[in-house]
Amino acid sequence: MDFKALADYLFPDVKDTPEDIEARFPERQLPDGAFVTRIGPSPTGFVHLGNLYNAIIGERIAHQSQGVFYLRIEDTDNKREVEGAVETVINAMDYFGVHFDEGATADGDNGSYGPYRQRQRKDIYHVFAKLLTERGRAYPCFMTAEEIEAVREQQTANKENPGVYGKYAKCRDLTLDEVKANIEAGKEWVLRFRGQETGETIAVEDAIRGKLEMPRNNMDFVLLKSDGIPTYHFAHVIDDHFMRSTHVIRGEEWISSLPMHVELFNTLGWEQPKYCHTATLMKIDEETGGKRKLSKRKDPELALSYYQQEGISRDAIWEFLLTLLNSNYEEWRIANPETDYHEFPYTLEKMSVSGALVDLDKLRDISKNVICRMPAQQVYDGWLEWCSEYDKEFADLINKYPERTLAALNVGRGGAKPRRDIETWKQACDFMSFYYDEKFTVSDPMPEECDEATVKEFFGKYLASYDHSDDSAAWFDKVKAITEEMGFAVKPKDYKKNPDQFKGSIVHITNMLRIALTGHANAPDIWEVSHVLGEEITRRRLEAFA
RNA sequence: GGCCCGUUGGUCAAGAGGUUAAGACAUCGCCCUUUCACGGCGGAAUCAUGGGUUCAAUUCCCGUACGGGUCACCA
Repeated sequence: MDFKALADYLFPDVKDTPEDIEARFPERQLPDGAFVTRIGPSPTGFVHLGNLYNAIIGERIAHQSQGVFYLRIEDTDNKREVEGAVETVINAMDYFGVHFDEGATADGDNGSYGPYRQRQRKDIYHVFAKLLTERGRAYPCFMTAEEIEAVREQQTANKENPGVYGKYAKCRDLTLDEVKANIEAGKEWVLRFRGQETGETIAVEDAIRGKLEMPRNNMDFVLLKSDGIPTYHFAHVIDDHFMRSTHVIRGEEWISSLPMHVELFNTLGWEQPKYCHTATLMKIDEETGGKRKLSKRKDPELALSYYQQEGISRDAIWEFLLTLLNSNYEEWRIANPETDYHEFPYTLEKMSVSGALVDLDKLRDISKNVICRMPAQQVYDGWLEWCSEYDKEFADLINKYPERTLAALNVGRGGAKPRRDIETWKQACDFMSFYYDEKFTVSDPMPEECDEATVKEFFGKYLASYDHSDDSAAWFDKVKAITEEMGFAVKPKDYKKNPDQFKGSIVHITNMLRIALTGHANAPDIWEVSHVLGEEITRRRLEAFA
């Protein structure tokens, strides 16, 4: 077989030589030890947590080492492509604060190692498809899906490994004339790699998992699909070589195709990047109680858009992912409460290899801590930004009462022990609703110690003595006086000791006030709230009970 | 089924051949407190399993179980 003639026949349009391509994408000039990483999402319109998880790793190790982090769109599957999906990816990454140094942008490319969309790199792939064909390491295959299926059935029946390899690769040894005849007859073909059955094993040093050992590839896997577009395997090897990636960060589902990638790097004579295979994100299945992979269909929390809709701030999701990624992150955060998380020294060695469970409770807790550390203005901005997108009605309220909102956000903020009332932007709309008459409702019942007559009596007395200009201490003295007058215990302990001697305690009195004023049993300090609301609203709300 | 990866409390997890097996979330109790929070203190709770190696194994080795991945012209 004249492989050169075959290659020329199959790839008549290829003009560039491998050397031309090498020259086009020179080694990057970067400081020693700089990492070049990337994410390579496929544009399906669905961006999931795992994409962010891997993106954060790549972003961190690249930027910590003065390296490069880029975005490559892996659009080799035209069947799955969704309109506008590239923008979806870019927007989601941007929302969560992941910034690329180069790569695909909404309307083109940024950087000199492109194109960054695989479909646009066809000519590059074909140079190496031709090269492999010339060397006899790749050949055209005309097997139909039905033929391959039949082979698989036979193999399964014989308890052999399924696949196209060895004697099952029936197009391996076609003559040039046979190939020509098939193509002229209009038969579709793919380009397959010619695998070798050697019985050897390969070993790869994974930067996260350590040594991975597995059998050497013996499969005649597909390099180019019938439309001339490469499969992931071929594209990965070419792209990460020419985009000069130093580290390939991807999910552990790729471990089993490692032998193919190693084989390609070796036959092309290229140095392998370091592989970093990350653990799959898991969750507890509510029905079975078992641990399982997050699923696109059943688990809304897999989609990044879920976190956007829930109003999880970008800092919270970062801190959450960072705690999953590097177990020492939490300790670092406790030791450095004010430091930006970008300062955290991230390491691949600290990565967990087993599948982490996505714990939404933990996320909420982290989110609370993140928000309670922010100055009021930052909370205001973040919340308003979210509302503008997801709760327009609330955004209008914030814009209508900017000063009151800011004052409200300041209640209990700052100091060594700030309040942690706000979990997410969405939850903030709930929690803060009582500051706006438009949203105010009384949802919690009055304490059971206070019957209707008591409630009426209390609010009557309270309003009679109410002076909005009282300071906090003067205000509370009046509350105490009324409490005593009504036969309630001023000290909760007294009531606890002798419940028979009192109608209740000051706890119940202040609860009444809080509920009348805010509608909830759980709300910040009464005096502060009433001063944010102002005298008119305060009186009006209390009068409703007098 | 073949190949591969994994398994420390409910969850995230640190950890080393000999430890009272860290810490965080959740949970429970107590304390502080005018309320709501915050905070403080404390409790309960973990090395999947069998066999080796060893004076000693949760830690090293082998098997088993369980979970996960993969075996496409999908990535």
